[in-house]
Amino acid sequence: MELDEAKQRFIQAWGTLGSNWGINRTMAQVHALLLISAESLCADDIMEKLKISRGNANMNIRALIDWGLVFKELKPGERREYFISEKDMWNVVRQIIIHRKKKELEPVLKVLNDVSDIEGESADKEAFLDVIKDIQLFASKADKTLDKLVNSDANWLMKTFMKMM
Amino acid sequence: MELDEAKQRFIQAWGTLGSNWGINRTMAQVHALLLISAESLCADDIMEKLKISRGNANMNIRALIDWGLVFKELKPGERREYFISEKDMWNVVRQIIIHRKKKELEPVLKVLNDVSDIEGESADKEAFLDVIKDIQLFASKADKTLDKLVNSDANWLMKTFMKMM
DNA sequence: ATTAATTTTCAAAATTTTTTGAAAGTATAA
DNA sequence: TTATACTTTCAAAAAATTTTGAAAATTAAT
Repeated sequence: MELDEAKQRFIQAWGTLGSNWGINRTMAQVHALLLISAESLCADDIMEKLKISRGNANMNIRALIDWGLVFKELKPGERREYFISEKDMWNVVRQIIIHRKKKELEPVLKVLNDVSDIEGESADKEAFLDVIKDIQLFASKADKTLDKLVNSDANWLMKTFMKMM
Repeated sequence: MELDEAKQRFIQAWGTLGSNWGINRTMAQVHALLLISAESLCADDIMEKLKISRGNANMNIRALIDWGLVFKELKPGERREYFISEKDMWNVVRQIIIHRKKKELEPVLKVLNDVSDIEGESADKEAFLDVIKDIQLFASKADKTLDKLVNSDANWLMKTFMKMM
């Protein structure tokens, strides 16, 4: 395979993966493009390489900066902004975990907690609470494990992976 | 909170969680409804409780059966089909992992492998391959860890969680 | 202060995903 | 066989999400 074709394929695959995981396809593609670009790119570069509009490029670049996956690079004497991506894959994974955990896991923990406090006494209530408790057990274990994960270093992660295998 | 309100809140939360994770909101809601129903429900029950159409109910029940999260229950002397959900949360998590891994992780592993085979020699190529290798390392570790996970029992999972914490 | 370069915003358009509901299909009973 | 009860399908409608592009805002240079 040619290098350019390989790059193209990678960008597409990363986009598909992203959209399956609730991350906007274009956002994932911009990320992929920056990951495999030796040089930092400006908005126009990204627009051209991904064939997307200025607004789209701008919005997704900003989202990536929000997620801590992309950084601005100001070139001396240059007016326009250039962008580089976080290259350390462990940091990439970590940032994604932090964001998704906050957006998705934490609200669920809150709901599970809220719905645990029910009035009255009935077999129905007890059965419901049993299910909720069970889910809570999983959810809070996952929550704590992810906390540990994001606060650990790459080495710890790898060791844990190893231990699990 | 009243039991009915709690159930409603739980169903909504489960739906939101699902849709954030690439699982259709209604599918997740049907799942939630069945999880907290003491009795098995028929299509009409589900349509009524979730205020959805017959087609929608049917499709999502079917999908849940596909995912191994819901089972048909045939009542003797009754013509219509009733449905119950997998109640063991560990089995629920396991089935979801199996499905998502197959649908999302495995295709990415294939692409990473495909794009690793590039013609020519250049610094550019080497830089690209470095990034791909790095991602491959993470992806294959995740793949193997998930395999181990789905093939293990609930007890092992809990122990691993414990160890990690 | 004016101009020029660049970034940001956001309403409208395009696209994608989900839902509906009626028709077709299937299975059971009479 | 015919009627009845129920399930499945799928094209069209509705809803949600993403993208566009031009105008507004910002920033820096002259």
